[in-house]
Amino acid sequence: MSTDQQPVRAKRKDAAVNGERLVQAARDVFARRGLSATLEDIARQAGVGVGTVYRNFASKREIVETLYSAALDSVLTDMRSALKIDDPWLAIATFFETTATHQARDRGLCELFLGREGFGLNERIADELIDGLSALFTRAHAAGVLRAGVGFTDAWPIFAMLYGIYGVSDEQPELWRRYLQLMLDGLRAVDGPPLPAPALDEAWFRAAMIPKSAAAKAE
Amino acid sequence: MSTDQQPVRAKRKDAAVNGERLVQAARDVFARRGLSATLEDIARQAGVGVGTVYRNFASKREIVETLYSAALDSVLTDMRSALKIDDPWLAIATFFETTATHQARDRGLCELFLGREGFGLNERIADELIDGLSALFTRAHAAGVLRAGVGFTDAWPIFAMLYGIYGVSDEQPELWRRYLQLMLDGLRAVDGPPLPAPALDEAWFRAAMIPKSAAAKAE
DNA sequence: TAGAGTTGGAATACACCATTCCGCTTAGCA
DNA sequence: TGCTAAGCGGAATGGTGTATTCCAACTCTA
Repeated sequence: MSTDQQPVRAKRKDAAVNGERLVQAARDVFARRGLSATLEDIARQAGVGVGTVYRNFASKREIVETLYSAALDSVLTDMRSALKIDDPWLAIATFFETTATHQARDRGLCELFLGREGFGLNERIADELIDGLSALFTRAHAAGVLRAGVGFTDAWPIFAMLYGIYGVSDEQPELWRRYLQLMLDGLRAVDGPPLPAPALDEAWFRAAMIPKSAAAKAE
Repeated sequence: MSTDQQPVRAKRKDAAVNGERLVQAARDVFARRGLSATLEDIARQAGVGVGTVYRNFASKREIVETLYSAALDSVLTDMRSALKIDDPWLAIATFFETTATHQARDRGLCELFLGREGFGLNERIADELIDGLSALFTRAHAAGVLRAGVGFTDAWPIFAMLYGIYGVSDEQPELWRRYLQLMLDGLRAVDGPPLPAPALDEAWFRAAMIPKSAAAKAE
């Protein structure tokens, strides 16, 4: 009701520094080890105790939500950039590559994107993503540069597959590019044989990215 | 010293039945939920108590090893069949398809194959598998039906990626075929652009499939 | 220097699981 | 039919892993 009217007193300087460190550490740790990383890992990396984590965040979930709200928007940024590319195929390829580049660097982001570990995208982001993907794929089909039967719902499985590759080898952090290329070449193979199983439908695609129930009302 | 000379007494009939059920239940549960399934899940599925599990097996590890020794040999069987196929490309495609078909039906098998959950292939199987894969890929390259730069070590990442797809949708258990096809088309694209990152090396490939240390001596 | 803000990390509270234990049940023999 | 050891269920045990709470001690800042 009145707590955020005027800060009663400024935050102590050392506390502010610790807060920064904590955010940075959480980013690092989640990026490296995924959302199942422990708060103790994060605290150790920040050089503070776990108690300090709770002085800055109410819960683990809050940390994740705070840290990744910007990152999730960056998925939309990638999408908007891709939509601006004139060449319909290049637009799709670019979207996959830039998005995968971000995900390869941040395992937590992948998990959020894939709806794992109890987290997921929110409806706003999922909707815009779906609209964008749909536009990209429709455009490419119209231009005749996409294999028959390929649809935007193929995006989720492709990212799910890449998730199994990121971090597989420390020596070759870019290994995923090899397999993304393989799959993109497959998507582009206009004269390839028909694909053996139908794509997922939109409802499934949407449900995969959003964690629990969220279809009806608010969060 | 003398316990297995002559069975002191035949196993009770009901106990034998429970043993069968247990094996069947363990197969089902590991296939469906993977090797991290609990012994309680298995006991429940078999309609017995956990105690009975331990009357039949010394430990969870023993269950897994017992159940999957045959399944692992079947990977080699698939390989030998593939090696008998004359068409070099068809041989490779067939190996991936039959092996993936088995893995799609059995999540435990996948995990064993990929060296997850603390289990893995033994050296004998890994060696024969590597020899076979190597032969398949060499042959296909000689025949000019394989994309430049593709090698047998690409097999592990491909199976790792498929692992992320199996079971994603109950309605479409064959969904993985779609993405395997995409990747196989990519492997066959002789005139495709060069792949962006080098393949893994053989040492890595081998290490990925075998659990702990096992390189030097015995098990 | 007082004392409120901040801290580290031990303690708490759960949840999850492999494995053990033990009193009860039952098959199978006499 | 009665006896008895094999077999049984499932509660108890022990260990691990981790989010969250708590508080005595510490340290900025006024």
